[in-house]
Amino acid sequence: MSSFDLDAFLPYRLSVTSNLVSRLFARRYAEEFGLTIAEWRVMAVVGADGTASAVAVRARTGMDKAKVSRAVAGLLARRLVKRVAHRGDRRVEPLALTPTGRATFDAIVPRARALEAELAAGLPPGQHAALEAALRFIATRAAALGAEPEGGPD
Amino acid sequence: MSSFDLDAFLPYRLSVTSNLVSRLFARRYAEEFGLTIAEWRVMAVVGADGTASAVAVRARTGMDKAKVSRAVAGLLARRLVKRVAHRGDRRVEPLALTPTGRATFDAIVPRARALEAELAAGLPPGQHAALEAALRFIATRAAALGAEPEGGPD
DNA sequence: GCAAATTGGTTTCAGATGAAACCAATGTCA
DNA sequence: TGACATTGGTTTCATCTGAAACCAATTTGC
Repeated sequence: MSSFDLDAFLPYRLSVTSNLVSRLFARRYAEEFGLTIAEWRVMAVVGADGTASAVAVRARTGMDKAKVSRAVAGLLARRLVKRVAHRGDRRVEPLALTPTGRATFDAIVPRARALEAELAAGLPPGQHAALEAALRFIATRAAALGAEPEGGPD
Repeated sequence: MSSFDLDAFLPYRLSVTSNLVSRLFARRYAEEFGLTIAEWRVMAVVGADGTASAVAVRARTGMDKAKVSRAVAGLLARRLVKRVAHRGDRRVEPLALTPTGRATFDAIVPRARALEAELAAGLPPGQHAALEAALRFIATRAAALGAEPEGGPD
């Protein structure tokens, strides 16, 4: 009867917490802005970088090709994002926020930050940063141990 | 151009890390034991508690009804788990590990622990515990803020 | 005692997902 | 230059997922 406490098992805790948080944000994004998480992530990268191709989005978010492609399609359809030509290489189709997209982005950012703050409210001071550092560490470690990001090597 | 650093955004970090880790473990469980994560979780609860109904599994893991049901079906088919009668209430069908199931469970536990240790290796001493505490805290907070667990209220 | 509500669990159905196939534009290197 | 490999991106297909419908056994309220 080798006992085992699932509750204290890191992968499990991670997954439960992540799912709960994802759900929470997914609902907010959907209700307030009509965006899926994937769409919001694309906007976040494009918004932050000013312009970004699907490859860039993929690199930064770890989302797989198909997912990015579908999210972009959704954003294009709602004109939150537009394609800009890439002189020189006609394969890449960089994206940029449209004015509407920029406005939406500017509206989301503070809401997202506020919800994040609510989540972390009550965490002892240094803990928030420590948590992020630990997560980053674990992620690096997991990648090193062979977990390929979504979509894999390609 | 309200800048926004997705990389330092908690929900995002959480999701990326969790996905990476899940993938890593999913592959291990699949390769070494032919189990999905959902199946392993059911076994973990049943193995830990000795006997557990689907409701118990659901309560402990946050998995939704359908997912539990499907995982259980898989385990039953491979005879890693069996149903035991619940005298008194014929709706509930508690589960228990079969001898094979127990053997498998006993084989997985140390492997899972070892992989977890590898993941956390290098984290400054107190950090592992701190990470789990922080995750637990955030999860509680997210639930309070309205994220229903998978499957929702029912 | 019995209709209505609840609970444990399975199944159905529509939508999401990832792997792999695919297409077009570039690079490579002989 | 011209095969061949690579790269950016979309689409297809089989699978997975969750919400809701469903079924059976219980419990509740009257």
